Amino acid sequence: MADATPRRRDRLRAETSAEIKTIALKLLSANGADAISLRAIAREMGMTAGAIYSYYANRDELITALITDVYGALADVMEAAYESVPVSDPAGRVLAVGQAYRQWALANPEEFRLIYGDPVPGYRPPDGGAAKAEEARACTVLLRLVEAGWPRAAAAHTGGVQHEWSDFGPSFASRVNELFPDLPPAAAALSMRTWSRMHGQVALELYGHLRPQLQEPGKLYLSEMLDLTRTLGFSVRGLTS
Amino acid sequence: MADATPRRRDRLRAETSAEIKTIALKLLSANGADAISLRAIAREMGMTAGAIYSYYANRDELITALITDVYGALADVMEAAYESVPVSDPAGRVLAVGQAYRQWALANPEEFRLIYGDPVPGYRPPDGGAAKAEEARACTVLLRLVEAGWPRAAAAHTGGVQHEWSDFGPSFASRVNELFPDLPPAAAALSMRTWSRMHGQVALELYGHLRPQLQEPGKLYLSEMLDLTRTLGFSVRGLTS
DNA sequence: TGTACATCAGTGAACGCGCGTTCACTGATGTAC
DNA sequence: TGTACATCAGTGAACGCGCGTTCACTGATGTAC
Repeated sequence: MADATPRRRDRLRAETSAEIKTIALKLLSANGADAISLRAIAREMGMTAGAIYSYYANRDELITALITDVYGALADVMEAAYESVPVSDPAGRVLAVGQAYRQWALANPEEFRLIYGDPVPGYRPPDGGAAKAEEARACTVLLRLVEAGWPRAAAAHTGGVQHEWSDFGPSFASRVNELFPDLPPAAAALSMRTWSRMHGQVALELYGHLRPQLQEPGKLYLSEMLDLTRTLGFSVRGLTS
Repeated sequence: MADATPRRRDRLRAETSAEIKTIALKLLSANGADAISLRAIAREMGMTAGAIYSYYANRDELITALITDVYGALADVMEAAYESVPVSDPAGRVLAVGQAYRQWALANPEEFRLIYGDPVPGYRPPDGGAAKAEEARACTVLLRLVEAGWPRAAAAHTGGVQHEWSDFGPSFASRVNELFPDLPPAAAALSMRTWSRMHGQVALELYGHLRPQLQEPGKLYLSEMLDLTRTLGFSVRGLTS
């Protein structure tokens, strides 16, 4: 165990590094993205602002870590929702993923804003984003939803617009081809439209554009998701309550 | 003309007041909402920051004026798009309004963010919002789109969810009843879903979540709008190019 | 038309604020013999 | 087990920044007689 002891300091280091992120997320939830300042985090931790530079080179690096974590949390939630419904009920999977997207956003509004709203003032994201990998996981869930109903969905919805692989970014196109060799470009497009339909209503609700006029956004969202399910080629049996 | 001369100072005053807003919007477009600071505006105008207090009581009052203007500009664009297509082509009207929404957002990204993105840091909107009236105009355009195809749209899309007038805010419900006495609550709900479908994809595109993966967001948007047109009860003839 | 007064847009200096970042330092923790 | 040295997390003071807002003032524009 000659190397067990030297790791104590490393462990403390990792814990503090994690605590910085935790506190940053707490400040984010409580007071919005502007509240994520090195000074505020240090204050909350009973430290000096300068001490944080032992863990993150600067503010942007910390924010990058936060964004990556948040993308990961959302992807986890979507994957879990997908898995929670049996293969035999593909329409139920669509509804489950849709509800998961909204529920996560409502439960974590500031996290949602962090990744889908205005960028943090002054923040410059790095070139090689680890967040991209997390985003890809969420994207894959959507592609699975489309895949399950594909031959049927295609028939009803190709009206007019022809999608080609060249409409997509090369790396995205090749990933789809690898994971879903049978899906044509139109299916990839449909997966993005699926995302945008979930996103549109959630974004409007979260930013307060539905509320005064609409008392029950959840009801509206459900009817949108039911319609989406039809678009994806499934006949909806009934409500999941 | 005893009262013509005294108005000169009033006119200059109104002009300066308007120039402040113009410069603020220019700074907004150029550098984002954070760039809207009284000091920056004054700098740009060759004035002192304190001078602005002759025109606006404080920063929040100026921002409120900007937001109202921006809502108004978007409503203008949507109304114009609606009017530009003859009554005989209701599906074309849907597409025109949809395209107008996206084109305006792409041409004025910071304005879009101002009203649909994160609130300006520290800004507290006033209680009686003049912006509400502008927002209502945009909303009315959407209701007109729904109205045109209503009896047909209703048949295909009531699957499961029952909408009641009590699901809506009282002032919204009564306004809809007044302007569109024949429309049921389900139609009001559909108008909001129409908005959210336009909004979802535009928001994702504008915040950079489609771009690397998708080369041609306009194509995806068009296919979404064509599908939306079907949802609204119209059979799509062909592409408007 | 000319003079005395009132209005009020704009000045410039000052206030206190919180921020990111740097840097010489202290002192506890861990290492080598 | 005990001592001498190295590491390195955290301190605290300082830097320069831009911000919103206040305030006593100046000086041009407009008004009343």
